[in-house]
Amino acid sequence: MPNLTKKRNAAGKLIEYGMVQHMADDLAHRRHANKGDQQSPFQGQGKILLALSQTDGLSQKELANRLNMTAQSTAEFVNKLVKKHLVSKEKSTVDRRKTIIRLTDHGRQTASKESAKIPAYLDDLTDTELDQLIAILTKINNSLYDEIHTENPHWFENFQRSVADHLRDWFL
Amino acid sequence: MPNLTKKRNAAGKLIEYGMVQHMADDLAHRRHANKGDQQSPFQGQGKILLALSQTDGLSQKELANRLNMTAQSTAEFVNKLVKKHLVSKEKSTVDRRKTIIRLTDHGRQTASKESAKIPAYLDDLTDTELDQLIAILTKINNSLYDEIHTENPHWFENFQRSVADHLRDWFL
DNA sequence: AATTTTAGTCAGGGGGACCTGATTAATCGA
DNA sequence: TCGATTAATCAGGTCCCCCTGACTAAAATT
Repeated sequence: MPNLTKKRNAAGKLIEYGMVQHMADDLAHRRHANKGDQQSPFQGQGKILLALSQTDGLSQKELANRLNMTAQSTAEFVNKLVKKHLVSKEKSTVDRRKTIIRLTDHGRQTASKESAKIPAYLDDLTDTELDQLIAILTKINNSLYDEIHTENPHWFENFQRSVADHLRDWFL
Repeated sequence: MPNLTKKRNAAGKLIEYGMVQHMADDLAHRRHANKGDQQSPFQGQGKILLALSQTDGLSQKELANRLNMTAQSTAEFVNKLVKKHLVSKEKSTVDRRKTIIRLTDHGRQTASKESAKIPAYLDDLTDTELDQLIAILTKINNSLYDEIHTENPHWFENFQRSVADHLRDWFL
């Protein structure tokens, strides 16, 4: 059991990180008042983009399942993405009830740009620090995965399958 | 300039961290279907709570300034917090135009509970790792602060004054 | 062929973060 | 004193995430 003071300290830094991150985003967001993009890849439309960039051509139902959303929510986000020309809908020929969702080229670009960018602040770290950071985050992430897994195995599986693995493809 | 592969790797872990964090929150959120709380301390209502927990008894105008929001947005969030009994409004006696916002006991509790909790996953780290993590996050946060500072000094000052310092009070 | 299940859609709702514009009430300054 | 500034409010709007209920069209089942 590690030293309490250190833990408090680390917890504070972590919160501060979240805070200052959010602020930097906010700033970027207002700075060039972008066209509508720039939002969390972990919910809503972003989530769908992320899932599709691993497995393209899913049906809405499958998306809904993997992302633990209702079919209606999924439909809503998909439609918004269609309007932004990031994905396309087409009726399945094998089962005409199904609608297949595919990333457009633009969508694919957007999705990978989103996740593949390396924050500038990593340039300020030494190789040693990067190694340490990677090791630590791996531990932390695994703890969190465990937590999710014990509380809701179903979510965990879907999530792991459709998104987490994805990151490895990109970054490792 | 650090090794590119390491940077990519670290960036991936960081994204993964955000993702799995978000998911864990989501889970907690749905698990006991709480009364309305549980949202980001970095925007809207949470932001106000945070600011007040450092400096209680600010006027709406002051809040709006520090948090870089319009007076109207501030009023909206304050009113929502009042409905939740987390803050109280009272007319200033010295300047009857002003409304002084104060945390209620419940609000104070909520705010500190929010930030003072130490994530369980830190227990899985060794003392050495905690030290490393703290050092690394300090560097990262400072980089981000610099970024914000050069892009918008005004925001930076307000933010630093009303929130960032706060964390030190709690955690160090 | 008749029934049930499945994939999606429409309609509508709740809550959240923000914002602009117009208006009121107090206080300040010339 | 009287007009200007200041703190707040009301009204209304945009966009986001996400859900329930009701309904259609296309399978699958019996």
